[in-house]
Amino acid sequence: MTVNDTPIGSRTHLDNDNANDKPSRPPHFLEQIIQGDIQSGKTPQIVTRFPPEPNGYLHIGHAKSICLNFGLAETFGGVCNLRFDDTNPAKEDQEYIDAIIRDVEWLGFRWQGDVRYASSYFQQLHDWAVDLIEQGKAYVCHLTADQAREYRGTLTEAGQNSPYRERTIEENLAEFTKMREGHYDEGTCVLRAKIDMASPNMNMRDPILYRIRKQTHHQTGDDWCIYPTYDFAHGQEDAIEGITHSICTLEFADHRPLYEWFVQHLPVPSEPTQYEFGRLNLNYTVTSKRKLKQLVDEQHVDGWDDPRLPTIAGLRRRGVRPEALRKFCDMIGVTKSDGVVDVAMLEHAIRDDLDKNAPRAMCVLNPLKVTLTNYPEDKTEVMHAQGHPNRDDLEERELPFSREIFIDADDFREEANKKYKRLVIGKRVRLRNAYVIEADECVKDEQGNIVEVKARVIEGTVGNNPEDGIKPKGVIQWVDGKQHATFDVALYDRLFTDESPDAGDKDFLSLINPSSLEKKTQCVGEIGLANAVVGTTYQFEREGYFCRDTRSEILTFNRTIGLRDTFVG
RNA sequence: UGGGGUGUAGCCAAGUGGUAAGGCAGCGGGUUUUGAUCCCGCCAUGCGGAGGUUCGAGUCCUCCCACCCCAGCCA
Repeated sequence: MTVNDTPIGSRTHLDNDNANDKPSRPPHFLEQIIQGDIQSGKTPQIVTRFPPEPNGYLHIGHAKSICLNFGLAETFGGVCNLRFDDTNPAKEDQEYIDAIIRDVEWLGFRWQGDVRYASSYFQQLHDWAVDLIEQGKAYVCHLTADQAREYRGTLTEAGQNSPYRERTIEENLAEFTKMREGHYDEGTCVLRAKIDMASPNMNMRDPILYRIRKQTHHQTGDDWCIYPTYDFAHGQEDAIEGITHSICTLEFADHRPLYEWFVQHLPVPSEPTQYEFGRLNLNYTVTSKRKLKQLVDEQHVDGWDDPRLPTIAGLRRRGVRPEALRKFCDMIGVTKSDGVVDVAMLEHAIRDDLDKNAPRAMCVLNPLKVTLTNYPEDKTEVMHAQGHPNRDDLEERELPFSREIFIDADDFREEANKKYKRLVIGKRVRLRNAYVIEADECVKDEQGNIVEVKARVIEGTVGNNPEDGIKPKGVIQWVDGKQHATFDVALYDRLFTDESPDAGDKDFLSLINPSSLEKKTQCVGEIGLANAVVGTTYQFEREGYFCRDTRSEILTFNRTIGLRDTFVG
């Protein structure tokens, strides 16, 4: 006979209504500020934005920022823009834009209107630069980069005014035009704001507004050869879009006076306010874009979506669901202190989500044949298994059962102490969703390896305990010997053995965990797994959570994370 | 040594002058056909330190200490 081999867990709606069990949490400082701004009437509707530079893939730290910005808009009835801060064509690429859009969508957020680009405001930004020149508040400086550094002073000493600082407005206008028209080579001059070379805040020492980059831009092509700096662009972009709360990370706090200076001195259409929060630091992982790029470029990992990477794409390929990431971001909070979050917290969020939502299946990683000597050779019956132990909305599975089955080699021992709850010769074990069996003997090869176990089923124990009252101590998973799926499995572990591979001057490459990936072949699983759905993460009972890999040519499952294991002994 | 920021348990984090929430981790115990989940209990006489104000201080004041960020024509 054949059994129903429709893929298990194929329903598209796996979710319970997670919104209902969202625990209430005290509002964090940004929520308190916004609440006040709404109540006072200052910002009846808030507008936030997520402003990535397309120079790499998004990682879990960005997820925190995304959840914050989109989340704030969501909870306060506002909107959030997705804007690429693409002011540096030398480092950016369309590939990153596409990947970032995909990741934000996957996380489940929707932005207001179209995707925005800082580059679409280049003309306005240029005109405002001219405005500043006309106000006598900006000048073209021909100091070289090295000279400029010397003139800038140090943290404890004031800088010196540039010799070009007192050029006339007319001269500056003419020079800036020459810059824009390409008469100057890269690095020969810049446009600077005229603020205060003695400011204790380095950012106010005549910051650069425009620099020359004779590069083709991924959005604007060759329209421009001068590009605005972050400082000159960001606040004005926010003002153009009517952003009310411009949220960034702590390291930008001392840019705030400059952010405000531009908003004050330029005829911008709105006055956004910048707020800073502490970026996410996770132990045992790196989140610096430079290091992630190096891991990818030097092929220490299998691309930006390698399941061991903390990139959104990597977490997705690993089998983590967006709900888990959002839960994690909610758990860690938003403050101005820069702590290091324990990965155990991320792992908890992942397990918590998957436990509630992953359809169950049985899989045997290290197959060991078990022959049920008292079971007829030509008989096959169908066992029934729940899709999920606490949910009846997930499809029930039908499991063929016959004389020969596979169990995991780790689940059998010739002899063992009382703590071992699996199969032992002379003892009984429950086959999950099937019979209780008792082992009689095992067969070994010339090397002494156990290659087969001979056991007996105890009659009448499907759904019941043995009539003789001798109950098995444990339950193990199994797979039918005839009808099953065969596949490879990739067991992932943390990429770094060191708690802080990202710290200062460490040679992070030398801290890579040599066993962060263990590949297994010839694993067997219940027949439905042959048609496993990409994008669904299953729980392989007693083993952990697994999802079908998106890249492998042969059927392969990636281990998202193991089950919590509190077994001691 | 200039400026900006932060210090509450092993980790994250509430607390907004009235006597230290919650989560993670850990440790006990219960349920269980997943050594999972779930449930129950334990886990800061203490809030970076020292003074001070107050009937009362994690919250206010003073001084001190530690850590993070800033001297890119990166963001």
